[in-house]
Amino acid sequence: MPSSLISARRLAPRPRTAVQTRVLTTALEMFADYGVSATSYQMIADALGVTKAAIYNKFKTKDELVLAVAEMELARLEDAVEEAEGQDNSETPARLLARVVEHAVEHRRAAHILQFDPVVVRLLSQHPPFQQFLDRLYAALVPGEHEPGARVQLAMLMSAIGGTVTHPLVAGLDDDTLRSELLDRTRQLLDSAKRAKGRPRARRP
Amino acid sequence: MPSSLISARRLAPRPRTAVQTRVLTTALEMFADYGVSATSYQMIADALGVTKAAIYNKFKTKDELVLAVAEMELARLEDAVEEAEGQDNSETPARLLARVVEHAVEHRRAAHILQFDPVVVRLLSQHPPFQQFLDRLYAALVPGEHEPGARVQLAMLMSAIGGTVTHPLVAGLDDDTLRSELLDRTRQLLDSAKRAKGRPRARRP
DNA sequence: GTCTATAGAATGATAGAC
DNA sequence: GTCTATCATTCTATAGAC
Repeated sequence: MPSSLISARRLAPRPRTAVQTRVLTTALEMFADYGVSATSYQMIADALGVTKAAIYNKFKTKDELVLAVAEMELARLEDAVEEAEGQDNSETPARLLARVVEHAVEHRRAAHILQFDPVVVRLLSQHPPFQQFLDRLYAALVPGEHEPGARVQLAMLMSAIGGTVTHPLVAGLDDDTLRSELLDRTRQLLDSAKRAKGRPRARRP
Repeated sequence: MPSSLISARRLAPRPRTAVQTRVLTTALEMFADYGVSATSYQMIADALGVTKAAIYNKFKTKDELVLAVAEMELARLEDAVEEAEGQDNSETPARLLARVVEHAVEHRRAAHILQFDPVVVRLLSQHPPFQQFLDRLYAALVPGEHEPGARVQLAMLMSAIGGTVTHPLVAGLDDDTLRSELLDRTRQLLDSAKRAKGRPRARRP
């Protein structure tokens, strides 16, 4: 597997000014609070203490703003994926999983929005670079062909990580506890496939 | 545990006319497609071939409409929870889990919205009957006190179920395959707690 | 119950002064 | 780069005729 070719496709590496980053961070907070669709330029501008025209000067449309937020957060995972593609031994998936979980716990709200906000999901599904990045992430997490069982496994992993970190039940848990527990149980999910691969599932009903 | 007392609190049992149900079903479809916040009365009315005033006659506010949709879908799980509360033996959680998974697979889009749409989540969190119902569901799935480990486990279970059924990776899977795979792996998640309970997690860092 | 019509507010987005 | 001001559109919600 020529990792140099794969690594070549980077996720939009365009740099941001400090002011732009402040807008993106504030927008992310409000997206998490109200959902993307219910968050207006006016609300973000008020939170920043500027007018919405000032924000339009930096992000010409709402889609562009949302994509920039998504890009900023997904980019944090890119190093982890590239590292995984560079190694490619039997412990690679577990190490990548740990980094994904860590990222999700540290950026709980962002992880949730990226996975579940209807607007973000629709936008990302329409942008090939994001889809390609997700494909790389999936391939590094669960190598090999993706038969139905592996697809369910991957979908469960991603949903469990993105959904758990903002679930009301864990709102009171500190990051260390949450990361430790979440990592333990997602590891089980990741390992279960290898065991189930050879033998036809035989469970007494 | 006096199950008769618990069963007494029912989730808003108010009946709906056929026309109301048609509105709720259409609304649910559009909520799934665009998100609740981005779905307007106008859009629902157009999809139904009526005017929005006709819908306002049945649901006086958008919040009321959203709550009615959520209520309609959550009510489908109520029988399963009551049955679980009535039995209360060691196999009860697994049986309840099976019914939750079945429901989620059969109503993929509804399950996803109930768990993740920002508007729905906010509304449900403000309505005690829904929270009480969720508490009952959680208690029946994982009996006993809910220390951090159990909370993460429950959050993962619910997130994995609600998130997986609409995940792009499983969009092509038929209901039977998805249910079977999802049930297998959620059972592992449910069982893992019992094993982890006695021993203090000792993993080499 | 459903329609037409509309009120009043907010939205995304732009023009032009400073 | 940020402001004021505005446009066209859409939104939730209501009034009143049929």
